[in-house]
Amino acid sequence: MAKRAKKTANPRKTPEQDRSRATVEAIVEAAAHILVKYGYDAFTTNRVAERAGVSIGSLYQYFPNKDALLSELMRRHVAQIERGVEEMAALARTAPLAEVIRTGIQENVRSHLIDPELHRVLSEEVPRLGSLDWKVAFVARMEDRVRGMLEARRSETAIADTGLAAYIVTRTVEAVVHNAMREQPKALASGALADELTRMLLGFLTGKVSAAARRHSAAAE
Amino acid sequence: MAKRAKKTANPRKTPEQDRSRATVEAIVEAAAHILVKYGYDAFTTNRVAERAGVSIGSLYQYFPNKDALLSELMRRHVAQIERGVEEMAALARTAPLAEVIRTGIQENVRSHLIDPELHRVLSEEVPRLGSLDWKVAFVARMEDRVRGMLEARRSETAIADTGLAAYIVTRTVEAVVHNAMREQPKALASGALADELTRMLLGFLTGKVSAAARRHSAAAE
DNA sequence: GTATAACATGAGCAATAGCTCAGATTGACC
DNA sequence: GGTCAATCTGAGCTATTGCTCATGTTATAC
Repeated sequence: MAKRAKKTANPRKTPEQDRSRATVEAIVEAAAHILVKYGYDAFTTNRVAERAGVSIGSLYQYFPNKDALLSELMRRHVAQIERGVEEMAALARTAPLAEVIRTGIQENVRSHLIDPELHRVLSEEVPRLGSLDWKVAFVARMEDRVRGMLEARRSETAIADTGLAAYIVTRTVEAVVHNAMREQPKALASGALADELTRMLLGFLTGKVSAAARRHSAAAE
Repeated sequence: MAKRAKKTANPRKTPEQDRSRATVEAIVEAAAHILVKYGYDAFTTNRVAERAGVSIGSLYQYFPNKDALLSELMRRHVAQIERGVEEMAALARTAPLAEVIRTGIQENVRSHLIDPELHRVLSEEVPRLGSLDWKVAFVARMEDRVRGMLEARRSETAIADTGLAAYIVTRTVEAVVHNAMREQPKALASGALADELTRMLLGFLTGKVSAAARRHSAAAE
């Protein structure tokens, strides 16, 4: 490994002609391809450039260092995820709590399905860039939203510490769904996992047990 | 980075004299120290040897490669964790469900307190060794125990799919506690987080809302 | 005291990775 | 068709790291 350049590098040239824009696209696509198919160990700038059909020099004309390329990948991935979140936020104001929870979980599932393997590599294999990696920041924003919702719905819920409850709910959804992608693909696909999760969280937040969430399981006794 | 040796390496010499046993200890301690204090990037065999006050050649006399040294660190850490789990398993057969859940959570907290920083580095920074890393294996064993308990307590619970419920419960506890170590140290230390988690899981498993878990919160309305 | 095995040493090899730079090529505009 | 900037090229520099091996030192057995 050569010396790692300073973390916050000066931005490089911005592409102006179509030719160079195509180069940048090729590099980003190649980067994703290498990460997904061969993992972070194989993710070297030389290899990315080769796969992109571009010289290593070109890569460094648009990305000041390796981390900048990774950041761009993350930025694009997060942008795709965020798109769907806004719609959900609107729903959250009117719909019944059970539905809000259900939708939140489905939204989380959807975000894992955009590019599952890239998502996994970015959050598990890639070393943390700085102290705030992209996922931490994203989950923190979700936590804020959830807390706001809980506060707006105080009458429906049985929660004293909304901050703590929001924390537990967001980490739970994220962790269970994220791991289930690999470990419980069937329960995820069938909706059984989302059903159970919804039931758990609804009970937690309302202090009541509801049958509303049982959209799926025909099992029960 | 030099070529990475084959993954499963032939075992090296086992120390026979006190002198060499001390060498091995010094190496392992130095390894943990470097990992905890400077992170995985600084974890090079040369640096570990230097910190241990031992030549690089000695290190390779007892550890066939870098991964073997990491494995030994993990092995020791897991051994410390496992010790407390057995006691809990005994309790799980007789105690009320609420208490079993509470104890399980506390046990998980304890496992994160043995060497918090080492725990974090081993599970977040260190690249996965093989497809089964130590923590996945550990959590999988916990999942088995929980499922067994749920099946033995069918009368107390309202769970159709014990496998799915055990899955959700174990990932939830592990993820929430693990993240809370950094993100919610106060709520963890006060017990408030454990209270809320217990309430959530108990409600989930029994289908009833219990006040039993409210050992801590004097807040509630 | 000597032979043998256990143990320790550290210079340096081989591989590899991030990144630079001097120069070639291409395109836009007149 | 000439000019200048944008773009592209890739050999190779610099640095680092995992690990070996020839050689030296210490303990044990007799």
